[in-house]
Amino acid sequence: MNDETPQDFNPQLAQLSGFLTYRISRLHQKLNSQATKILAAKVGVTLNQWRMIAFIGGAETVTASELVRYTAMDKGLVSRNVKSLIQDGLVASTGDGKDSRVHLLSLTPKGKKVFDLALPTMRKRQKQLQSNLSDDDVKRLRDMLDILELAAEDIDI
Amino acid sequence: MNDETPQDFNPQLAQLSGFLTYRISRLHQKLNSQATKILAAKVGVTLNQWRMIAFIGGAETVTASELVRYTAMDKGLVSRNVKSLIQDGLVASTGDGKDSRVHLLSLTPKGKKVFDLALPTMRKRQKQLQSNLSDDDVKRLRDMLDILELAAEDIDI
DNA sequence: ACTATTTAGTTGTCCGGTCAACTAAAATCT
DNA sequence: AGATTTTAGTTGACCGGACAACTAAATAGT
Repeated sequence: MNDETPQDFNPQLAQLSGFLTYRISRLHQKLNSQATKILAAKVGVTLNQWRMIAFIGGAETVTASELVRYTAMDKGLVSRNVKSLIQDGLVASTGDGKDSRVHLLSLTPKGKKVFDLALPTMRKRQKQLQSNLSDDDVKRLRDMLDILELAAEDIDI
Repeated sequence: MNDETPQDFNPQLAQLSGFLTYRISRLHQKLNSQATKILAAKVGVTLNQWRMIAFIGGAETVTASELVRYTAMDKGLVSRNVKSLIQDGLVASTGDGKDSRVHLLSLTPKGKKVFDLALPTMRKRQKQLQSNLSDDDVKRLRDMLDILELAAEDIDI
């Protein structure tokens, strides 16, 4: 794993690395790496698998396109992951009566077990992550992330 | 590009997607995608190339391992990107007298041009991103990102 | 001085992410 | 009803990132 933000920064470098985008990028990497390790050790699924299991398990039945919207993952990526989750016996797919394009996805008992095992672990992790932030901090952070997300959407430079 | 966070969330889904990590992940993706587009349109370099040019240009000479530390990119990725930057004539590499393993990297005049072209653009972007946040917000955000980054480093769940 | 360890950088491999093309079904338009 | 457009999902191709193995040079240990 990579080093910390070095303390011996020269001001020029510091200036550039101070960009919020750098920090967010670094944080994202570290969070992903951490989540991947936790999930591999405790549950035996990948991060993407967990993301999808989490949403399916949280809503009984879900379609692939809903997963795309909710997880912000790529269409193709979702499609392939659904396939592997079905092959692993974690997810079941049944045709929707009305629209023969869509498949309703749900957790199998095995998938539910994974969900029930992973959820408390991941909740605990979220709590630990937030343990050095006050509730007000977290609230404000959410707001700011939303604001940044909006700002990241329009390109007019 | 993916849709917005849907407004018609059911509470279960909302609960899960409320995890900070989801938001940070989504934000990161959007920021990356935005930066990639801006850089392609205005400067003609990739995001990774820009990251490296930014650090080299901000410090006169830099070694590859410094780039690894500062950008938090993978060793191998840095190595390959340095190679391509040299091939494109943007970066020059000279051997360090003392340590024959290290190469001192600096911008060529052509690389400096790219730097001088991209820097104001990227600064402007950062300003725009922050335009809906107060200075105090930004300060607090930085602090919180640092706190989260630290928390993301230890795994003990 | 001689071995062992650390550090700098390169390369190979594999997997995930992104983009685009494509099929098929549904919804819309007239 | 028939043509057009939109939506759901799959597949292929390509590139970037992650990780490990490797070379070579420098440093530390004895």
